[in-house]
Amino acid sequence: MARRPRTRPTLEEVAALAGVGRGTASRVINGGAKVSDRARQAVEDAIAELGYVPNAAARALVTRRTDAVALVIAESEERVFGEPFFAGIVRGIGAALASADRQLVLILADARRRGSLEHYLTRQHVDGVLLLSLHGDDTLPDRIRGHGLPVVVGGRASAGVRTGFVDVDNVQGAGLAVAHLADRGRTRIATIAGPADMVAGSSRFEGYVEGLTAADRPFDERLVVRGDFSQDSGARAMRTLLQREPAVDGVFCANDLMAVGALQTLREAGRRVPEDVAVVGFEDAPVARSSVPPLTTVHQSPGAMGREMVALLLETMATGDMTLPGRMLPTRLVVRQSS
Amino acid sequence: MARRPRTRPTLEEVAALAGVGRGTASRVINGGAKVSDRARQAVEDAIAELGYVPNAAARALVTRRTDAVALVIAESEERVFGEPFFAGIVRGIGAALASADRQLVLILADARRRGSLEHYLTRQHVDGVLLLSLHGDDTLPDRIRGHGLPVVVGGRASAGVRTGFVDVDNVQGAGLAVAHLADRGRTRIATIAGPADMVAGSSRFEGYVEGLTAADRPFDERLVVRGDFSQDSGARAMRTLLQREPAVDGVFCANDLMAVGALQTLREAGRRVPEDVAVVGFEDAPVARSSVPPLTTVHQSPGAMGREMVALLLETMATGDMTLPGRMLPTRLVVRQSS
DNA sequence: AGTAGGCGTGGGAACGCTCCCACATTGGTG
DNA sequence: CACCAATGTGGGAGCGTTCCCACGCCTACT
Repeated sequence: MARRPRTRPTLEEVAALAGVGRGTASRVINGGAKVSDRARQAVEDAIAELGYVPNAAARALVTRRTDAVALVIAESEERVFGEPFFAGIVRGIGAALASADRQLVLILADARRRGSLEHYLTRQHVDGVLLLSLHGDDTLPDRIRGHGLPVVVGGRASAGVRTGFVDVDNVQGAGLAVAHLADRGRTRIATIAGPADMVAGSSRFEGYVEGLTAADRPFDERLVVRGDFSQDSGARAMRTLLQREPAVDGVFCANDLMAVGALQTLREAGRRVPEDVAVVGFEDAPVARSSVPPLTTVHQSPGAMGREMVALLLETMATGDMTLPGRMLPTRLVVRQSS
Repeated sequence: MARRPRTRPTLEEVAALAGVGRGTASRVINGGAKVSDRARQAVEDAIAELGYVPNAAARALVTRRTDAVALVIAESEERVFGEPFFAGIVRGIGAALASADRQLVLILADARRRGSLEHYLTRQHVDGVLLLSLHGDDTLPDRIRGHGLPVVVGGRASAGVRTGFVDVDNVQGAGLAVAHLADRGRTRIATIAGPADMVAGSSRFEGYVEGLTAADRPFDERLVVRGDFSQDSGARAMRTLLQREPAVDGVFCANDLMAVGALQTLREAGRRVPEDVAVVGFEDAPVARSSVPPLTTVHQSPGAMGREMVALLLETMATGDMTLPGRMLPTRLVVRQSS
């Protein structure tokens, strides 16, 4: 093993050993323009011999950049590590940042740790911030932007926001689902909607309404029940629907978990899926594959979302324009056996 | 919102506004010893007015510390976000670091991204490194230590390592399990062991042997089958055991997943659990609660492991002693219905 | 009354780097 | 043969902190 130097070698020492000036050594390490081969070789040898590693703090101090980007996930550890959605998004972000030569710094910040998080971010540890899954009314993105840090939010915080976010096109996806149900000849198409105060809830409902109109189906208020995205609430909502309108023959659920709940109720009620009632979910979560029957659902790609977030952030950082418009990602329908 | 300053305020500007010297302002922000109330108040007002945030790079440059610790998880995103074990460990680490006023920087590094990871770590971005779940023969910890960075590994890389790690006391835990089976009057106690080249595999087997000796039960080679920690391998191993020794009445499995596989085989073979055969697992994974019947298992606490890792790392950082002995965490038996 | 000690303070120096300007040294041109 | 441009180079300045030394002032001793 190499001897542990009491103090880490500096650029000056590298330059001295290589017999060149500090400037030349710096040029070799960075851009590398306009350096003679002789000098370059000497510097590279010296770096190898001393085991030199540039000091990030010193560099950041003068360049005012760190080449690192924070991914802040404002959720409890349990949820983060529970939902496969996060794995995909993190994978997409990681890959995109790696090919842009940026380091990913993942920060988990549940509510309790908010204060220290904000401090950390504004201290110029990172050049930009990706924010995931914050709860509706959070002002965190604006506060961070207030400190001059570019921010991109995954999923819109609320429907009004028009800048600096990447989200799945929920309206389009829900429309796809309804069009598909209509296509299958369903005439009484119900929805189990999500909470109205969440963007995913309200805009998927919006897409449902638009889809009905486009397919020339009437909108019937009795065919709308709201759940809270949990499996239980889906099961309950389905019971309500069957009671209100026994002739229901198609259901669009705002997420897969509620759809699984609905399937369960339908099975208990003796309705065949998809013969009697066709069911479509949203998300294409792993459970959609393993449910009985496997679920037709609107596919959203977390990987693509991660990559888009990075692209938007890099663009914001490059242009300095904090008001870049948000981006909507298209979805597609995955037809399985439930419809 | 506050006006966005073209350039962020510096300590010097704060000091000027407060009508004090740079030194005094610095003293207010840090330790705060020996500052008059008048000066302190003036500086604090100035900080608030300017929205001053200390520049981390500048501070790190002179103090040679960043007050940040990296948690490197050397696994694919899928596994990290799939295993509940990680959630617990990250939670423990997060809490421990927060109360020590250190920032947690989570870095996911699958094999492909190794190079840039090592660079990042040695560039003085963090003061110490916590390493999780690296594969057996990895030399990463030593290479990082070679750069003068303290490292603590979660789970021993291999049985020979005696420093800088925190691990569950597998030997003790396995002993507990066997003692329990003996206590239940089982006389033919078999084991479904893990791979011999993994620490968790070999040391749990070691504990099994010790447990037999302590309980005055003979060691019988025919009662040992190795699996690979998967449910399938557990099911297969159990079939082998039943075939070799139909009178087997107790089984210690090196992890819960294999235990679940064993339960499955036993059910198919018409053996009652626990009446005919008692089964004990290791890990206390969530599946242990939901299996049929619920699994008696050796509980290990990922939260405690995380906290211990942080404690050991902080101690290493404080003393500068990179050869602190590793720590073994005790386990306890959780008795459910499978024994 | 004179002095020793403490407390609070200001500001120079240093941390290790990049930026940039000025200075060779070359080769080619009028 | 003088001149200029291009090329490569060295090193000063400065990034925003903390550390530390030296200085003034006040209090409380001898």
